[in-house]
Amino acid sequence: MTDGLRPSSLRKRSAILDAAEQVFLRDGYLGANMDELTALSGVSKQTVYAHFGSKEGLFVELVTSMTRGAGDGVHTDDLPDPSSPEELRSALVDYAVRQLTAVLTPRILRLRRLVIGEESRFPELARVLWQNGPERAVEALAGHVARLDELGWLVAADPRGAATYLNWLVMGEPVNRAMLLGDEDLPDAAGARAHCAEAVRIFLAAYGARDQTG
Amino acid sequence: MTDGLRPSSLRKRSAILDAAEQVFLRDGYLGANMDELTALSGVSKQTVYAHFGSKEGLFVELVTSMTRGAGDGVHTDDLPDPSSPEELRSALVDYAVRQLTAVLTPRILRLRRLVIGEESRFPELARVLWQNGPERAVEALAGHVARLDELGWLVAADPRGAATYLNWLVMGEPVNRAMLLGDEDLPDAAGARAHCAEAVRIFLAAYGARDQTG
DNA sequence: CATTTTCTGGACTGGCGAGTTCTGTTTCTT
DNA sequence: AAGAAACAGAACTCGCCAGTCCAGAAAATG
Repeated sequence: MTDGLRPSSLRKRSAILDAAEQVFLRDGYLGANMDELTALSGVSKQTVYAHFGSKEGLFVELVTSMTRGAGDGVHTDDLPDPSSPEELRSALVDYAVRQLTAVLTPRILRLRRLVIGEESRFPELARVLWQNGPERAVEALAGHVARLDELGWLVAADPRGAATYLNWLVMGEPVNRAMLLGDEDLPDAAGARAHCAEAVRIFLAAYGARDQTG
Repeated sequence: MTDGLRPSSLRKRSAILDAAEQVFLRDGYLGANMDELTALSGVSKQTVYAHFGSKEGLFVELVTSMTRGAGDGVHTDDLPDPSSPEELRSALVDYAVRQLTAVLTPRILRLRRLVIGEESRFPELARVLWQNGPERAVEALAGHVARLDELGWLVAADPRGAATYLNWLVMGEPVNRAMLLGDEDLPDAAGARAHCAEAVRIFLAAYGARDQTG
């Protein structure tokens, strides 16, 4: 999709996407002004329309690329096999903290608000965000849960279900709070870790193997 | 705020709010068309502006009244004192099902999407929704948790924290899924109950009194 | 009944903004 | 260097829409 183009075109293309990110995330889809966006990109209006066709086309392209980009890198996150209950616990906490920290970013939170607000106008974009976000995260975590179940560290007949509950134990409160209270009072590192530690404690109380959790 | 007015005025006022609900929930704040809204309310445009001053005024009034209305009635929900672990469990499941069912309503979900999408334009509205929604629900639940702790059914040094985790165990997946996947594939009654049952099982594994949960 | 207030219906204003067009100018390609 | 493609810049079109205005009807009030 980005091959076979002149390098200057590619540079312009990404300048446009940068400007689009700023404007759309700030003002929403309908609120965004193409003239301002154009000025901000340092490129002419004609060029914007030559590249993306329309406001809608640019919006779709921006959101899908941000969505894809945000998922990559985070979900290759690994979880080392533990050799003690304490190692299991702290590995899960580390994992949870990484996931939570990745999501609790102003950029990502604003993207999420934007897509939720436009769910009825752009249902496919919302679906893509769901799949590349929560679903992908749960899938990756389910893989780890299944492995830990086989190794005898966890008792989880339904690894996907267990992963889902752990995911929302961790994400539920902070993400939904941020959706409504803004990006200003996000938890600091210590707060996030304490939250994840308690989430993992709850998860292990329900799914930890009895003979190891004491 | 609604006193001292002629009864016909009150009727018109609520006709306007009804139309506003339809239009704003469908098209969003910027997408809503005041002419269509007016036609739908069966009232003249001047009357709309006489009552609410502006599009923004009408929007704020609508959202605050919907938010307040949705909270009332649900959060007076009681939770009977149990006389056995099984009673405790099933009382919590019933409670969770009621809460979840109340939130998983197209009307309420659309309101939530709308307010999240407008968080940067109307931060106060988002704050009010947070307070009348999750915060109020957690507060009410925390009261029950504290009582159950005193009665020896639960071990929860921090009832509010425990209530928060239970709340998002129940709400996390379904609500956030609905935010992004729309109102079409909401869980049926059986699915919601099964989900709540597992959420409560997890909660009790972590916070249930040892000598009673076996 | 007379008066005052509220309402209707529809025309009107003014501004905004997506997308187009046009005339050059730059920048790759060969 | 010559031709082709992409680009700048700025004016321009055209539809949409929040909010106003006005003449007359309807309803409440005393």
